[in-house]
Amino acid sequence: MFKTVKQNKAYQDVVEQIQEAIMEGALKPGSQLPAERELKEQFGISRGTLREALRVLEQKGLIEIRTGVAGGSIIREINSENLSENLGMLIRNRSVSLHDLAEFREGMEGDVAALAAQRAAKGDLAQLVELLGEAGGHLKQGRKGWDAFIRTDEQIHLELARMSGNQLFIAVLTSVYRNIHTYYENYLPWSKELLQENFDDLRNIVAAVSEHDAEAARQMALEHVRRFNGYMEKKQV
Amino acid sequence: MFKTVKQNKAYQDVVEQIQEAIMEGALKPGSQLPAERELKEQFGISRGTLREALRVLEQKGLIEIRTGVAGGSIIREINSENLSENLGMLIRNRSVSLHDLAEFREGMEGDVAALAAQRAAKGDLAQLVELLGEAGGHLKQGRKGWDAFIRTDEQIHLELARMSGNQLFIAVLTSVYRNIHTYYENYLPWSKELLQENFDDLRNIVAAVSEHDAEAARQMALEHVRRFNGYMEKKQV
DNA sequence: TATTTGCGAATGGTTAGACCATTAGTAAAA
DNA sequence: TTTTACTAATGGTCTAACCATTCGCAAATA
Repeated sequence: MFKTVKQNKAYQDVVEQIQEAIMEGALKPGSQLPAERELKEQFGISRGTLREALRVLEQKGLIEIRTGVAGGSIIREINSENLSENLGMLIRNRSVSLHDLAEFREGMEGDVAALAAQRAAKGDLAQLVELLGEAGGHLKQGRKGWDAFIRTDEQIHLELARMSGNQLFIAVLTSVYRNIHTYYENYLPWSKELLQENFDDLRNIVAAVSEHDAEAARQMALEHVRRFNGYMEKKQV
Repeated sequence: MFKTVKQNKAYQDVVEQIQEAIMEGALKPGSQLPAERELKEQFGISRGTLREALRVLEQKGLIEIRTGVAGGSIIREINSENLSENLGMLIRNRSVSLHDLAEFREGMEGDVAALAAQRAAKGDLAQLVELLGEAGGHLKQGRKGWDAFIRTDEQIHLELARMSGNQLFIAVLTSVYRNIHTYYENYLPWSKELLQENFDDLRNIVAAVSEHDAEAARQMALEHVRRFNGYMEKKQV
């Protein structure tokens, strides 16, 4: 009938108060909290307890702590870094398998490509074409350009996400890319043919996006990811 | 030419060491760290600094700290709670809009339904049918059953995610659902007709899944989410 | 005058030692 | 056998001091 009374620790109380102030906009990004020795007075706690609270807020990505005079706790812009870190832990922990990750990407990349095709502006397309050119350049350098090629490949995918205009797709896909490298390095059977095929895929996707053909872009992206994943899973066995 | 030397704080060093031990499996979920007063000796730091490190690990969801004799820091199973919290902050902060969230759901739910249809086992289907029955029951209770209906609706969606067998879909969709309520409450034009329509959708999705018709399930789920979002966005304006 | 050097002060980082609060187990009392 | 009370171990908090880093200003220097 009754719920257990939640016995808040002092530091938790501080965390909640500051977090709430940030969420409600009372504390704006860029602004600064008072110095620890003053804050502890305002909260009526010891410095150690206050610091535990600040550490939690820092880990949450809500504040950044700088040393030195004029240092202190600065309110940060809310971002998706933590999302990446958490996703990374899930992946490293093998709660999320390569297969899971691959399957997830298939759906996401298709959606993203379709949205990008619908919404592409001229500037976006120019950026895509430039990245495509870069990727082609890396490919011509032979083996020593492979790493750079893969990085540019990723940039193209992220640019598509950016073009989708959806912050959630951007955040989640960014997280996926930050964490997929483990698998590239271990499971991808690197070869000139594979990268060339990859490059052709990218060209096709960009072409479909340029023509605002959402369904073609979706299909291209999906097949691209699916084939790529197929190679990795084959090597894994 | 050179990179700035990273001057690790003492507590960061402790965090990294313990986190690494957990990730590598040297510390297993359920096992316990030594007491603070002993740990501080092992690391050669003061108790305050150690506690800052433990607070960070706690916030990361890696350990749980219990008081009392036989208490201490217990290694936790890695889960997606933090993912939810981060997503929640992004949403509350309006970095992620209702529209973003809706668009994201459309793609995800379609994929999930398709996967569930492919992989549904008999036990899964029985569970789905039972949940469907529950939902129908709530609906018959009239207005006072609406809340319960929405909760069951969610359970059905999450059950589909579970059936997909993909941990990533499960984690991300769970996070989405934990945070979408804000919008339901504010933007959904509650009515008997809407909930009935919703219920019919669910029945269709479950039917498609039962027949292992992946594409039908995908289409049903997509349209279901899209219509639902349409209602919310209409009211929002 | 312009530049470099060095110092002072404010801020976070760390330490030490003490005491309070919570809890599991055990011994004593009923 | 059950209840009660105590004990000890553990995390939670406090105080007070000192160390480390950084910015700005003043003095020394070119």
